[in-house]
Amino acid sequence: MKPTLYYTQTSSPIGGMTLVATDAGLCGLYLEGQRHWPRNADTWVRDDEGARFDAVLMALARYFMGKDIRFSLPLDLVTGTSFQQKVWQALQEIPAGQTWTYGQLARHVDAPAAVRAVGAAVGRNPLSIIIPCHRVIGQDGSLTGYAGGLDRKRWLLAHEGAELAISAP
Amino acid sequence: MKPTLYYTQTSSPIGGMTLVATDAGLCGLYLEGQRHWPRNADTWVRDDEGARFDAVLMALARYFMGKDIRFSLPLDLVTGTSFQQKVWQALQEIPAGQTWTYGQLARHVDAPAAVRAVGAAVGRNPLSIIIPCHRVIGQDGSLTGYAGGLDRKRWLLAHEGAELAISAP
DNA sequence: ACTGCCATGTCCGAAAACGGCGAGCATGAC
DNA sequence: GTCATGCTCGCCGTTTTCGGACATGGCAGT
Repeated sequence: MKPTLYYTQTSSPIGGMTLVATDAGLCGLYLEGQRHWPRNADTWVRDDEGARFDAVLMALARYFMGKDIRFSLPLDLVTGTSFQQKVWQALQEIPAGQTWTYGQLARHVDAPAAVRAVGAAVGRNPLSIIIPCHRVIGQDGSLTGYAGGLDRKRWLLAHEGAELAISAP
Repeated sequence: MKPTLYYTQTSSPIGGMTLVATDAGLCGLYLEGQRHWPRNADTWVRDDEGARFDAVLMALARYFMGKDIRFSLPLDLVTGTSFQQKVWQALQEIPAGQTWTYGQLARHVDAPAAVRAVGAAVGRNPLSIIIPCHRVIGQDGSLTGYAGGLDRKRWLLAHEGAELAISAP
């Protein structure tokens, strides 16, 4: 049997979010109303009381206060193909305040031609904010897309102090 | 993670067979050369030494000696859709020495029209002999099919003393 | 500049194919 | 008549296949 998944909910400047974790670490952070919500969410077990999510909630609070923009938490990626995992790993190398293009990211995972595939993989990132998929933008500087909506992507980048060539669509 | 699957091999009057089990019970018995062999057989762990398969091997020996035609073993069906599981459950209600038709079986699982689907499910039975899928024959008495080959089906039915309207094709 | 085309991994839904059947019907030998 | 045989067709859960759609970017042609 698969490991049990626990979840809790919290709010933030960019709306409600749901946190999901195994006994080994965090495995999901989904924004309210975002795309690609997992199908098996109905099998998650609510856990608001335990200390399971304390560190994550603390880190998020600091992040939104602008005090600590870097995350250092035990993660447990339980989903994703090997390709997706590779992309998600690479995402975590992007420093706060910076942005990469989808092309850069593709080259970084040794699949320079698989730009679109990379885009799709980025979109399936299960750990919004913590795995900073919002730091990937188009070659021409446009934000192109975000599972949680472009407004949130813009908010997050601005919050991290990134300079955006194009700030409004 | 899924439970580990252990296996061992043995021989019998109808040829070699492979036994598969979890820690909870037997989950597979495949005849040499039969159809629908599982794809993930390469992940099984060989276990010839432990006592894991003792009861099964004993029961099979008695079965082939004609001493005890009924099985009472801990099973652990780890595969199959709900429909297939229902069919496999129903199969175990057929007494030795008797036969049902596919139509009877279909009615017994409350799907009187799903005769072909029942046939397909019977064919996917992971526990040959122990779940007596060989006791299901066509409406007209013909043997129709068997994953292990019709010869074996005929042999098993004869061994159990079933009267066959049509004994040879 | 603007347009169109193509590459790439994955997911998702739709559609089709595929069976360990069985009933109904036509046919033909007695 | 009666019965065996052989076709056709509908049945339905599962598996397989297929076609798009994607959070893009480089290159070729106009």
